[in-house]
Amino acid sequence: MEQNKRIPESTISRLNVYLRELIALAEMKIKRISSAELGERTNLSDAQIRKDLNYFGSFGKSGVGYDVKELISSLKRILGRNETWNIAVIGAGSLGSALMKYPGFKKQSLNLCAAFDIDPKKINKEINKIPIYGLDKLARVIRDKKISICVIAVPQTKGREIADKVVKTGIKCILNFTPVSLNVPEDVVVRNVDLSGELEILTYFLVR
Amino acid sequence: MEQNKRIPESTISRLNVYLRELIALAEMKIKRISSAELGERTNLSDAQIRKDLNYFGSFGKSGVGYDVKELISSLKRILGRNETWNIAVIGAGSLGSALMKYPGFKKQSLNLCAAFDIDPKKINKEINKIPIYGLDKLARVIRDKKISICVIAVPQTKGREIADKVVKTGIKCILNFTPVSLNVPEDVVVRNVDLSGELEILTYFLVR
DNA sequence: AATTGTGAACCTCTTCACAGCT
DNA sequence: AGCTGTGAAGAGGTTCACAATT
Repeated sequence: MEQNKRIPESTISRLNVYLRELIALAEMKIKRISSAELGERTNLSDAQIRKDLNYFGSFGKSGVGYDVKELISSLKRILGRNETWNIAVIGAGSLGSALMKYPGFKKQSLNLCAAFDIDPKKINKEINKIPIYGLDKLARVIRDKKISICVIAVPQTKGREIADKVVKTGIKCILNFTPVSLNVPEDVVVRNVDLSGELEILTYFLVR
Repeated sequence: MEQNKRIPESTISRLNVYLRELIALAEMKIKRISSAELGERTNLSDAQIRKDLNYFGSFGKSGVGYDVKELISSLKRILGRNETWNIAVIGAGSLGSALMKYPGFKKQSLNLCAAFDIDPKKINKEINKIPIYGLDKLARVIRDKKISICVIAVPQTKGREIADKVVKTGIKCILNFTPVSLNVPEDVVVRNVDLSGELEILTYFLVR
């Protein structure tokens, strides 16, 4: 294996895709799978799958393939999916409250359990049973509720300011829904989702 | 310029970032900008910006920089942002209805104007003034309303089936919110947004 | 016989660095 | 003097192809 090499972030997102597919296979009582079959199901190449897994070790058997249950448990370990992580959303506007209702954000290992806003009309209310706190309570709630991921869903203009506040609390993982690029220290991981950007890009292809 | 070369999709999303920033600069009455300054504001390198623009032509003046208004109008033309494109959302569940309320999806050149669902309780209702149609009306509404982009926000299990239906209507641009990879003909452009995937990936960094 | 693990080749995108333009 | 446009170098990720393994 090549654990010492730098692992591409795209490998990590694919590992997540593999895990999802393997769980579906396990539910269908399928016990073994080859990289070629898994590739077929995920629209990825067999070599890609083997390379990705190989960053973390050898999980398959030559001539046989991968044991579905074993690979699920390895991937869960690699991806940190054996524990439950608490998540907070900053901004309870249209996007923030949608995320609070989104079932994809309530999973075994993901627990969206707090929201923050500056609007007094929203503070101390709940959305989908998730309490909304004033932004001034950020540091305290993050500490008390042991939150490890913050989702930033505030208006574009407040993005950087909020990111600074979040970083100051010691949070190391941010999912940023504002279209601005955040400046964070090296040890903080940011993933960006630019929803209107994704739509806007499509218009490029429409004029071609 | 190098228009003949294949243009990376990442270049297109950056052009969109430049456009956004330039519009902000124009609002601040700034007339000229260099690639270095624009790079500072967008967290990108000056060389990257010049390379990206160079795929489409020469827009700057040596020793001077770029004229903000001129570059805005060039980028709008390149990105197809001079016309208004009609958009439909398929799936009016928690995610779909959030997108209907999301202000980022109502812009000068983007007009989200129809939604589809199979639930009779939702059909013929409206969300944020956007009418919800039965899925059986898909082809007709897409034709009548001149829709050119479809946003797929249905449950994972229905993703591929819906994508096939959408492709059959002649749509060439899809924004896919399901976590499954869609199989579409070569001339159809798909962009994928895997919301829970983005969160799930972050847990990887938490155990490191 | 089938399928993995993996070095090497390949391809794509980014950064460098500087000639040339204003 | 300053900044662009761009060929060349570099970095990073993917695919190829095959020896090794069960």
